[in-house]
Amino acid sequence: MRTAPTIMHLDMDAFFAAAEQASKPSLRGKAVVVGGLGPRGVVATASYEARVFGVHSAMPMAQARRLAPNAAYLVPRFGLYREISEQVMGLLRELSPLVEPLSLDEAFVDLEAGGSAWDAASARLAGAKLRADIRAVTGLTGSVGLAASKMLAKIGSEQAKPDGLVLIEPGTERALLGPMSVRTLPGVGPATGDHLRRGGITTVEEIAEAGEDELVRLVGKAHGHALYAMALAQDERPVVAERDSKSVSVEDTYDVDIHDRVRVRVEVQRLADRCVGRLRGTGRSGRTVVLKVRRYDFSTLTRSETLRGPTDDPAVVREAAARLLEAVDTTGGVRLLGVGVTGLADYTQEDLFAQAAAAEERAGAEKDAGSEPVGDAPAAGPAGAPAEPAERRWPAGHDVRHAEWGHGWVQGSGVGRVTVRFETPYSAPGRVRTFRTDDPQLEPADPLPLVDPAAAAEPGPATARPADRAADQAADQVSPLPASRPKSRSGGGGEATSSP
DNA sequence: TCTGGGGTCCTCATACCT
DNA sequence: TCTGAGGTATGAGGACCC
Repeated sequence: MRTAPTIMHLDMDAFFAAAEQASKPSLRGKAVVVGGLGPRGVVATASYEARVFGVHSAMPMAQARRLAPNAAYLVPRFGLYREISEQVMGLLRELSPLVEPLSLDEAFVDLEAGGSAWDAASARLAGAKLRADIRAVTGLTGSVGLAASKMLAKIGSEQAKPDGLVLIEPGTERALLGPMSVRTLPGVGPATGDHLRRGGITTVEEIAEAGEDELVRLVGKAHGHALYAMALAQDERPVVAERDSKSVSVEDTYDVDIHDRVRVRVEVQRLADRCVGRLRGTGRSGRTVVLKVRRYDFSTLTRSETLRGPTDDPAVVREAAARLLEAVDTTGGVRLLGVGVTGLADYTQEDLFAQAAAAEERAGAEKDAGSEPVGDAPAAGPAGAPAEPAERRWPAGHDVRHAEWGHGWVQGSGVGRVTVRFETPYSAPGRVRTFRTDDPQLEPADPLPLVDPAAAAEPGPATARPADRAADQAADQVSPLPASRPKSRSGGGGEATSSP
């Protein structure tokens, strides 16, 4: 275990919602909920203003709407989030080559390995500067945890939220963890939490007191050992850059359960194609094809088949998925279908024997099955499908450009109308106008950068790096506590050191 | 109230081989 | 030849994470 708090965990605050607020001036300070807007959607992120109403991630969207009927409801724009994420990861890589992204909005950084920190003071300085840089470059806020291990750095950033920094001094870990709920520890979810509670264990301290054997008895071998070590604040996991993914999958939940077996087959073929598209995008191939079916009653089953060798051939994956589907009873209806590939390899070695066998099977299948079209269905949907509804063509929150009114975003659409608010990240809150969904002057547009490039380049030479200005601010902020706290939420803001 | 999408890891059962 | 032990691959399911 290292002795200095030089592992950093960065967590962007309410990332998707904050990005939308930065991009849409009229939503700043308002309740914003990002997630699936269909009848079976769930909340991906809620802004802090929406959380006041009890809205939180993974909540069914219908419930969120009841709790916060006046919030803005938007579909996620992963393209925008990815761009912002890359900017943030770029800033992290300036601190160290050892950056381990966990998702678009979270990462670990080994500051010591990058030479950017070696003790508590330098780590705190690096954290403060990073937070200032993130704000300057993206206009968003992130929370930073600093500790001697990954687990504690993550707990630190959680405590720091929103918009803060917490450094956990080595030596204080066990006293800090002791009274916390077992649910604080990574890997303890509802099920494990329940197991532990039934064993009379609700706090981290009680895990440590129970002993390793008792834990293994309660939650199994691997989990028990890991949990016991974490309760003692022992976590030697290194920060690992560049993890290879181990599987690729796509899945769709349907607004209405599918009962028609033919339609189920068509959907599985489509998912297989999409899956292979993604697989090829990563330049890899896979050996095991997995079919996932969630039935009308939410029971989920998976079926898998391992091929002779890795493939990225859409026909091979389609056929494997179709074979797997034949073994699944879908009477009663399915609400979700998914196709995935695991056992990924970097090479696309198509086993000649397997290929020949597949071709043979294909020939046989075509003779038997007759008319079923295997070719690509038109992207717009199956033949005879109704025209796309307006909500799909003009998704809530997406950017648009109007020939006359300029840049804006879709506030809502339906019954042949689309409502647009005309504003940009750098403008004042804008006006709202409504158009026909087929208005030729209206077209989809790319998101604009959240920080005005013109304004950012303004002072000094064109190459002036926001980081430099941020560094000055950071130096002011480092100690003692910052003079002012942005945002309204109390608790957790600013910078702090845990001291039991 | 009614539960997304994309992943990782672990456990258990079974089959097969030595 | 039969039986059992142990290793490895495979398949299914569940818990967890963001």
